[in-house]
Amino acid sequence: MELDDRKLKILQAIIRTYLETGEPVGSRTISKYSDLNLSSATIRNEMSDLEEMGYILQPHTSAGRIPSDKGYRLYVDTMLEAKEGEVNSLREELQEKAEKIDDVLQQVAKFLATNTNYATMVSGPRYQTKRVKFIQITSVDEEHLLAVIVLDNNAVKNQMIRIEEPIPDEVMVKLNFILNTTLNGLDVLEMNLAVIQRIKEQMGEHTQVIDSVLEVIGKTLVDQDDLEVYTSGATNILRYPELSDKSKAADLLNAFEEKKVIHQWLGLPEKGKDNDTHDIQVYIGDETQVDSMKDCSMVTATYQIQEGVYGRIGIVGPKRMDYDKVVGTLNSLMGQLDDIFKEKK
Amino acid sequence: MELDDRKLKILQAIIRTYLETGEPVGSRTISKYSDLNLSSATIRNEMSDLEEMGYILQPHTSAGRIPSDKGYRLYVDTMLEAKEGEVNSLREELQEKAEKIDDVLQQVAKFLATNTNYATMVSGPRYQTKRVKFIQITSVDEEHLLAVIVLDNNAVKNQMIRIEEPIPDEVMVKLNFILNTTLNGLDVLEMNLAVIQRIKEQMGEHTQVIDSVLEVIGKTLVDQDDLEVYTSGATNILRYPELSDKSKAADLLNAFEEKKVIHQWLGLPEKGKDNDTHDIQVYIGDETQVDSMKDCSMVTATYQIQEGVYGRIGIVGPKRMDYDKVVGTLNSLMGQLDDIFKEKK
DNA sequence: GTTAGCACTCATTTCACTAGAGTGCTAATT
DNA sequence: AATTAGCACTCTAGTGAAATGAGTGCTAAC
Repeated sequence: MELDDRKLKILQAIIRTYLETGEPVGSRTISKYSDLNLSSATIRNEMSDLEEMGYILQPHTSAGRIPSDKGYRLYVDTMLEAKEGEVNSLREELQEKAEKIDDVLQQVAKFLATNTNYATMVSGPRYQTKRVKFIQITSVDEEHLLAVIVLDNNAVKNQMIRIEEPIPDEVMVKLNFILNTTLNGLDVLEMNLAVIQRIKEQMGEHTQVIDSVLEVIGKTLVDQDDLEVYTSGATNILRYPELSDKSKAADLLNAFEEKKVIHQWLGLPEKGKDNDTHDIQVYIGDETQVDSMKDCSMVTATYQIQEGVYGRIGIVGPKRMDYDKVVGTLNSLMGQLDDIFKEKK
Repeated sequence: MELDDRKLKILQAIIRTYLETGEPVGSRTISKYSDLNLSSATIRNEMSDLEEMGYILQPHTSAGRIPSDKGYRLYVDTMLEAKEGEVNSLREELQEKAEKIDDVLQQVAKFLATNTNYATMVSGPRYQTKRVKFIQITSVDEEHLLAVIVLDNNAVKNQMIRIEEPIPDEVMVKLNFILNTTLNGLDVLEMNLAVIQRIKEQMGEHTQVIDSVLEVIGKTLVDQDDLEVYTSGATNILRYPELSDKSKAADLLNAFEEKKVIHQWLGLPEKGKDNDTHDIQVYIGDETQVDSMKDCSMVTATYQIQEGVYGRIGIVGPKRMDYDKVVGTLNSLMGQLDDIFKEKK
């Protein structure tokens, strides 16, 4: 059987109505509230066909129809067009508070959550390169050194180091010099035993401090992977009866508390994507590959902070989420984000 | 009417039974499952008295009794004794990961949530003194300076400063010297115009950089107030039918997403408290002063990281929360925390 | 090809009814 | 005087039958 134009229109109407009401849609409703001018009987016939083709389902014999995953998929694939607008308000808000990327991302999560009424998560940027750009060790007081490490993405990490006895100034100067000349531009993998040995040889004494410092550096670089996640509006899940069933909702909400889980959900951005497309993906039901989301849909997008530095945004809602609006909002937002990050750079 | 020993025992029995079951408790239940050896009729009479005195309520005419806020209050006040134990497992876990106070607090929240099955929140430490201990400005590359500020509680803040043109090394040295000698030991209030003027005079040129630097310092010191909050187990709220009513639960859960709200809930620790008592407080229903918590109870405690640096822990659950266990766990935990922070120091 | 009409299905609502838990009161018992 | 047994009464939760109504599928007419 072929999916002709009329069937497509009916399917659209069914899905749109269902998105609004969340109730199974009957033939009469479509007959009345669409501009197709067909009787309910005709609609019924077509619906019957659509069901046979797998685009819609009947929850039970004498109920209306609801879209199947396949139906949603078709809807998303064919009927989506990016829309601009509505996001401008965010822009100004963002720029005021946009001092730290952390804040921006948290704001983005919140903005999306309040605007879409779905649950939102944003994964912090993953820096694909993590090389040391600058190291400075300073003595703060008799017992503490402060190690400040700037990475080549301008992220700054710092860590206190406790020492047994004060280190003379001239040793500090020497230490800093050696560290910077030796480690500059290296990533964690390149800091092997040979490099460490070379540093120790140059320092002569005070090798104990070197050990501490290197340990801190190592931790700092690896720690980078311990990515942040920003979420907002998790409780929006409770808005949708089909998800707010106790055990399901608890599962989902729990997962929202676990950064690891969210990272797993969001996955990694695909590299090598075109810069302009924000790689917006829609996962419906089982497509999410996450069991507790089998009654949900998730829309994800990839944002880019600078060349090679990506993060992801995810919006989770019921299957009947307003894909059109979500994708539109995301698309528009991504444009704004690009601008903001460009300016910051 | 007087609350004699028998009435007290019956009240205890009612509350304990209600804590277990969450259902109204009838006279027969108490008669059977308490060692008072009284018939249900006698219990009924006593219950009637207890109700008159305001310690228990009847949800409707022919239902059993449930404790009133006043009843809970009495229970909490009279029947509570600190218990040790059960918390030892946390200790080891904590010490492994206890590199940063952030992590410790997040762990604490999680530990409490999983162990009590209630929602938990921990407010980050409030440093009552925020004086500059050490400042260092370094040039990272042609366009960026890095300001690192160490406060007298050893918290480290850093901020990139964008500059138009490179600053010569000797100027940097001078700048650092001036900043450290002038600002050391000052708090944000003491950095008034006179101080700023003095710095500028000493620097002579490059006053523009000074402005940026001071702005950063100001922000950093004030920013301190923007306290962190760690939460865990918010979804435990859904476990308790009396709270999991849609709109109530949504209210509560939403609040858990807002750091500000949580701070308000937790309030500030009372200063000048004895070090040993952890100032454990129990708020029942309206006592929380928070509307969305009127069906909840909250137990709070104050922890101390070092002299003058306090934070708070709160546990939110249904009114029929197991006060005994919660307070016991908290008490024990606080002891452990004290030890850990002492060691770190 | 489209539509009207009708019998049929099934979830949901409504209502009356019952069982059971619990109370309050009174009178009997200790 | 305190305790208990007994009983009438109240109220909720649960059950099942009947009514409701949205919706379908099929057939025959247009």
